[in-house]
This record gives sequence, structure tokens and C-alpha cells, in this order.
Amino acid sequence: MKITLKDGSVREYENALSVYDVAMDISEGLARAACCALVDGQVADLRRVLHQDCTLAICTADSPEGLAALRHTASHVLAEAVKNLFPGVKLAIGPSIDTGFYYDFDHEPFSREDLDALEAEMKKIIKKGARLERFTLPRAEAVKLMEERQEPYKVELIQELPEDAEISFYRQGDFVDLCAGPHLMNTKGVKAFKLTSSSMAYWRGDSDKARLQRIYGTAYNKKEDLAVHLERMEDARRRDHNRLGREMELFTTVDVIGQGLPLFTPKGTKMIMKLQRWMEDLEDKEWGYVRTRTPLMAKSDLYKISGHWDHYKEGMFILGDEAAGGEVMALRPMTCPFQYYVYKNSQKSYRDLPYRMSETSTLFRNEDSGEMHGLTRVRQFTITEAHIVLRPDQAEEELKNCLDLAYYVLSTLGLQDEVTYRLSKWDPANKEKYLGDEAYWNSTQDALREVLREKNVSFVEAEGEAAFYGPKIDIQAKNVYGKEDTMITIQLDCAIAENFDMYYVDQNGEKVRPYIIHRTSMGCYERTLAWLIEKYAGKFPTWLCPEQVRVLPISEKYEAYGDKVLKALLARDIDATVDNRSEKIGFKIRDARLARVPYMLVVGQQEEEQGLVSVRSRFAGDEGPKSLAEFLDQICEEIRTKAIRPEMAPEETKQAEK
RNA sequence: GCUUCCGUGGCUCAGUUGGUAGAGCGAUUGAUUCGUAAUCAAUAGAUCACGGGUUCGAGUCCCGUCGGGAGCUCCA
Repeated sequence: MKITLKDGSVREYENALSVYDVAMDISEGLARAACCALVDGQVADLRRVLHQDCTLAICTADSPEGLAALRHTASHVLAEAVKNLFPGVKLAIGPSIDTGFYYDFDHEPFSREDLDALEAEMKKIIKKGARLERFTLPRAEAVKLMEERQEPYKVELIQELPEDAEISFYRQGDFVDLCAGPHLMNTKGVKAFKLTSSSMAYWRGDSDKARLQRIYGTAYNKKEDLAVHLERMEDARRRDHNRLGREMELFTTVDVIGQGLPLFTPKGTKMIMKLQRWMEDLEDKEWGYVRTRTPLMAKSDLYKISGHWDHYKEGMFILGDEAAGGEVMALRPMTCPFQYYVYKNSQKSYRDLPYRMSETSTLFRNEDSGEMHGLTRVRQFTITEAHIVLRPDQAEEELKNCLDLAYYVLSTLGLQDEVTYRLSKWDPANKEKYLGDEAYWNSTQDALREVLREKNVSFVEAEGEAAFYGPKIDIQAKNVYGKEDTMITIQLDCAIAENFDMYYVDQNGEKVRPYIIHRTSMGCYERTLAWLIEKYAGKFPTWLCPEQVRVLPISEKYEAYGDKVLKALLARDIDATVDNRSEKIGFKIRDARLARVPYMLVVGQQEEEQGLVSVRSRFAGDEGPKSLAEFLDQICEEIRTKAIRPEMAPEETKQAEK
């Protein structure tokens, strides 16, 4: 094939390997372009994504593929450095990830000093520079090579590849690694990197297999990009809800109460109440839900019917001693079976469906002790969740309603662009974990996929992420560190109605099994609060703030007027306080700003005489004097519409914070 | 549950090779009554997470438990 080089000249190449060579030739002209490309015998567009049918791709250095190649190469350099400094080490795997790379080694734990030494060694390797050369071997020879080099993990990986596969390797100097590529042309290309941390990881992610040590690093094309990334990580640390939420006195934890059991202080409680009232009103008044109130525990019999006893027992808190012959109860890990019995309380006609039952319920899940984290992973949480019982012909429309409601909630919170949608499917290789057969799963998964497509939602599909009774549409959010959690879930369940003998009566008077949608339209309140803290760095939209206005009298003389203003605010359902401490106004303002209160009303002689308030906001700084009535109308409107006012430019804030 | 690092007043942290706990912020009290990001002073507050061990002596060294961070596994 022919390639037109950047200078306009044309060169011809015969096969993949020579394309690889030419990519090296032209890489200088493509900044530090990575890899090479061959798609159906044609060289791909230079910025083209790496497709499955494309074994090699040419791309620019800053494209996602270029960065992946860079980071992948950095992981090889790391592996070489580890080999140099810790000769006995065995190599496992070392891929590139979102913000960098990691490599797993079979070795003693690495200390920070080890990482620093490894960084220095990597710099040496990079400075020396070595061309990365790709070569392939038939499987048997590949195994032999890795056996000779005493790399049992690599041997295991190769043995799982097809027998007739040509196994590809990359060599840099004396270092050889099994690798599909792609890579940079030369280790010299790794210019801006940092080893960030080390931790334990299991071989193949299996806790029964060998314990390996994983070293994480990050790498960019330019030092500036790396600096920006590290600064962003620093910012993430400042926003971390587990730190900021405690600092702002939204929640706390107490050793003797236990792990994963946060206590909400008055401010955090107020925020959750605001979210909950909004959520319940929205569902009931605009989306046709009815509310239920069901027990927090039940006899084990209930969970045996639902399947949880078989599929989820180790995740439940069990009360009572089965062995002693006593009654065995369990705290509920979900609301589903309770609401089914609410449905069954009266016979339903096809006209009654969809029957939408919602409940703000507290759930208990016995998470492993290492799993708990701040407010995002807890053992007791509260969620407004619903079960919609419906006719099969209503499934599509109702699923769309659920998606619409979820989108409305997300966009009101200003979070609609922060999420990704995931179609969570079963794992056909693990059938015993699920209810129902292949046909059931295929049809329900197709139904959800169709709804997502019709709603024009872009989504990824994930095997093995389904509930045991049905597939899910999961709306995923990332925390400040990039770790993903499920916020909202919409599940289609056509199986469980059978277990509970639920039915409705159709036009012909026949009993028919309904479908059930399990859904939330906001994550549990704990997790949602955590997400809001991190998204807004504690500077919440006014309607959500636990303290919306703080009245700041200039001195004791204006306390009476301050109280009058406070009363007027409270009368309009605004969460307001007054700061009557004998401090200077500058101090009170500083204090209120650090508490991230959106509005401060400074009142003194001038304001008292003319019935004014001097407004200072998080959004516009000093807004000057306004009449109290005008301010009240303005903030009430802002709260009513749940407006998200833009904050002051970061530079200004920073300036002010100095 | 696993690996690793960590645990010192309410918070953030000092505390040398083991010698008997310190700062800033916050709190309280008093003075001050002030116009847009820190008024001054005084006071209180710590069996150094808990339990055991080594030692003449442990915040410091060792073991265990509990709790926290990071990661892994799990996640209806």
C-alpha cells in the first residue's frame, strides 16, 4: 500500500511489519505518533480509532490511542526498571488505564522509597532510549521463551490463547514482554510520568489466586499536562466528600457505632430532607406514584420466596439463631418483596396498571469490612425506590417514563452531563447466579436496549452486572478520583411475579402475570449527597443549601433589625440564621464564606433606616443594597426554580481566599 | 475478607537515637460595638484509638483488637 508522508512524498510498503517500520519513519512528523496501522490492507486515517480489525494504528500523540500507547510503553519501562532493581520479580500484566498505567508484579510490597528509586531507574532507561521492536512467535515457541525467562504468569496467559495464534512480543533492549501493543517507537518518548502509588492486587482479580503488588503511574506527552493532571488530583482531594463533608459538618462517623454507619448532623440532615421531599412530591404529583410504608425486617420465609435467601444471604443482616430453633428474621436489603404484598392486598384489573408503588426506605446490606467508604458505600442507607407493576404491553412506555424522570432529576441537580449509561446484562457463563433461561434474558435485554436506542441515549453494555432476576439500565457516576458507582438503576423483571403469585385480571377475566420494573430516580440519599459535595465542592445550588442566608449585623446595635430580617426570611421558608457574635463584619463575612453560605445580608445603620439589606453572594460578590422585599422575591424565585447560579470565576474566589 | 499505609485535644498537624506531651485553628469567658475575607486577652480541653508485651522508663519498639486511607475481591 502507499502512504503519503507529511512532506508530500509517497512511499510504498508490503506488509504489516513494514508498515510498522514506516510508522517509525514518519513518527517524527506526527509529533511522537505511536504505532502503525493496517485496516483491511489499507492504512487507516492518521487519527483513526483502533478498531478490532485493525492490528496496528497510527495516531497523533495526544489522541486517546496515542496516550494509551505512551502509557503502555511507560508500563514496560516500569517493568524493566523493576527487573533491574528487583531481579527475582515475576511479571504479571501491565496495561494502560484512563489516567495512566499500572503493572502487577509478584514481589514483596513496594514502599514509597522503592517507587522513588524505580522512578529514577525509569528515567535512566528512558534517557538511554531503546527502540521498541515487535516480533511474533508461534504459541509453542512463545511459551518456551517465557519459560526460559522464568515468567510463569506470562506462560499462563499465552497458554490461554488459541493454539494457532501468532503471539506478539515487544522488545526494548534486553527487556522482552508479551504484549499485543501498540507502543511508542522508542522508550525516549516517555517524557512526563510519575509513579503514584502501589497496592495489592490478585492475579486475574481472583482472591483465591496469587497476591501481586500493583504499581500505579500516570504519564502524559508534556510535562505541563502531567502538572495539570497532578493539580487536578490535588483539587480532587480537596473536594473529596469524605473530607469536605465532615469539614462542613454534614456528617460524621463514630468508632463505637460502626463502619459504614454514618451519622448525619443537622446540616446534612436538612439537605437530605430537601432532596427527599422534592423527590416524593415529584413522583406523587407528576408521575402517578403511590406511597407505601413497609417493615424494615421480615422472617426468612419472605426472602426464600424472593430468592434472596439463596442468592444474597451473605449480604444480609440475619437476626435470631436458626440453630437454636428460634425465629429467624433479616433486616431488609431491598424493598421489592414488601411492596409485592402491598400490590397483592387487593385484586388488580388491567385498568389499574401500571401500579407505581414508591417508598423512601432504609435498607441494610452487610458489606465486607474493606468495602465501606464515606457516604458512597455504607451498610445502612435510605433510598426512594419504586416497583411498578405493569402489563407487558406497557413495558416500553413505562421504561421510557423512568428514563425521562431520571433525566429530569439529574438535570435539576446539574448532574446530567456527569453520568454514563450502562446496559447491565447477565453472564451466560454463570447461569446459576441468575433466575430464568437464555430466552428470558435475551428478550428482556433486547427490550432495554431498544428503549435506550429509541431514547437516543449512548450506552455501554456490560456482562455480569445484572440483578439475579433481570437486566438493568444503570446510570453511572464517577467520584472525584474517577471511581465509578451506580447512581440510578432501572430494572426490568419478568420473572419474580411468578414466585409471589402476582397477577392482574385482563379484559377476558383471565389471570395474567404482570411485569415489574424496579427503579430509582435518584441514588440513595447518602451517595447522592456525596456526589453533590464533590460536584459542587460544597457550593451547592441555593435551594439545597442547609443554610441559605446568613444575616450579619454590623454591631450589637442592629441586632433588633437583624432579627426582623431573619423573621421575614423564615416566614418565606428560607433557611436563614443570624450571626450576633461580637465580631467585626469582616470576620463574619469570612466565616460565612468558608461555610459556603450563598447569601449574606449585611445590616447596619443605613439598612435599618431605609428597610434595606446589603447583599453579598457567592455568585456575584458584593451586590450592594436592595430592599428586603426585593431580595425575598429574588431568592424565593431562585429556590422555587431550583436555579443553579454560576459561581464567581475561580480566580476571583482564589484572590479573595488569600 | 485480602494487601499496604496510618491512628497524638473538636479539627489540621509537631514530637529527635525510648526519658514522662506542643502549636495553629476551633471552643469557652472577658474586653471591644466595629461597614464587606481573621480585634485583643485569658481559660478550658489529651488515661497519645484500645488491650497486652519488652524496658528502670513506651506517644516512640513488638504482638493483638478496633477504626481510617489507598487498592483488590464483591456489589441484588
